[in-house]
Amino acid sequence: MAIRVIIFEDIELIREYLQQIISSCIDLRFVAAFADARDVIKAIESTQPDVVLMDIQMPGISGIQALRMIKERFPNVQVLMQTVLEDDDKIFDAICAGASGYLLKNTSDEKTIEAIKDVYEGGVPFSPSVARRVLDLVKPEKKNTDNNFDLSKRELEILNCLVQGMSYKLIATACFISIDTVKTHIKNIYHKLQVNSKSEAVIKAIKNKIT
Amino acid sequence: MAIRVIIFEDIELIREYLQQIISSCIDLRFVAAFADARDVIKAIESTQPDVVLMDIQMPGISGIQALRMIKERFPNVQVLMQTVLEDDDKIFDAICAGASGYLLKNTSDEKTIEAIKDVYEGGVPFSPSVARRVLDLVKPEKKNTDNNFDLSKRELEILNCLVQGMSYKLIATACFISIDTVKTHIKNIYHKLQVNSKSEAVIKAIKNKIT
DNA sequence: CTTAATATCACCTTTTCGGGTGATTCACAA
DNA sequence: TTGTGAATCACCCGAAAAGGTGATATTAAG
Repeated sequence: MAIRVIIFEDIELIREYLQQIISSCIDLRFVAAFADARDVIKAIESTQPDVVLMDIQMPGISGIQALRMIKERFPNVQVLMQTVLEDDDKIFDAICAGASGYLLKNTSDEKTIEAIKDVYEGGVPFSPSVARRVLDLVKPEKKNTDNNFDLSKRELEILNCLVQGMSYKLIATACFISIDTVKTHIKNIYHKLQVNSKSEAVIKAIKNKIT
Repeated sequence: MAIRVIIFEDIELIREYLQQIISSCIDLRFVAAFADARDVIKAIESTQPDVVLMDIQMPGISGIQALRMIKERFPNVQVLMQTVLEDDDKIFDAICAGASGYLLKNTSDEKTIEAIKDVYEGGVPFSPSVARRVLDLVKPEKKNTDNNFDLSKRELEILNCLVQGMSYKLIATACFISIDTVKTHIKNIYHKLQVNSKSEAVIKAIKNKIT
């Protein structure tokens, strides 16, 4: 059975072009095209698509908003985002909103068709440059490892207490030591982290993921 | 010119199978295969590959370590990771280490060839299920939005100062207001955030990404 | 065995914070 | 017009935190 495809795209030329591409493929079935996403829910209900081709920049409701609405009510409908710009934030928003794929508009006809089939089969097609950006978004997370600042076991323990928001007194009882000892440890922690207040230490600990 | 490909794979059967797949394609040129990654740098130097097919689990040096070493000295060499397991951590590590793609071993011959060509051209091929996982890794980041806790403009400004690790006095001079005003604002912030110390406020601000 | 690092505790001082109360100005909305 | 919320400032008090000095016990490494 052919994959049912609908299009949201405000520019008539592109809309008709996409329609042609889809119609030319035997495995795909062009069902409808819309110039804006105002009645996106109604449109989905009446056309029952398998895959939606969605332009990101549209008048009225943005493609990402529309995507969100679609995913909320029809989580099984696969949405393939299309854009001319490679805007990191937009890409990120689209992914968070549940986009099944992200194509740049310079994608070739064959690749576009392939991408539609791909999302239908559970794939996640991304234009190469977009995929790179996504990876770059993920990467930075795990960079700051092995930043222990030479903290001892006890110091790490106490620093963790600080990150929980605990006061000196609380830490003392939690660690079964006197409050003066807590102070001493914290002083040493401050020296090692090169800070001089509780909140600075907390900030540094969180940002450097010290555990 | 054919794309030069080398293989790191400890299992002989798979190694030879991959070699066959690559050799069968006119656009690819099988150059060498290695059963382990101990001399990975030497191997790259002597074979000058465009694309490396790297198994993740190998005796001695792991594929991810090898990947890291390759990327450090030969950042232009594209490395395509292969694995049987879809282990989130491994996937994540591989991405952070600079993998250009990530294939599961049940990938078809044609898809494998396509993936090799794809990385060579700057693409980022991922097996569908791996791509989904990558997206899931990215997603959670932007969940906590619209958590402004009804903070006013000024309060947000001052909270940001707190997150910078500033003392009341510093904030006062930075914002051109008296220290007592700073205090008042911070008291109000504490009420709204339901905390009662600077570090708690800082923690809550960072974790909820209040800006 | 000796040294260095770690962990423990005590005492002291000054500064910063947290909490409370109260007041004025301004702008925007009911 | 009368609130209401935001922003501003002041004063007070006690608790918490920061910073310094010094001391002791244990342990691990040289």
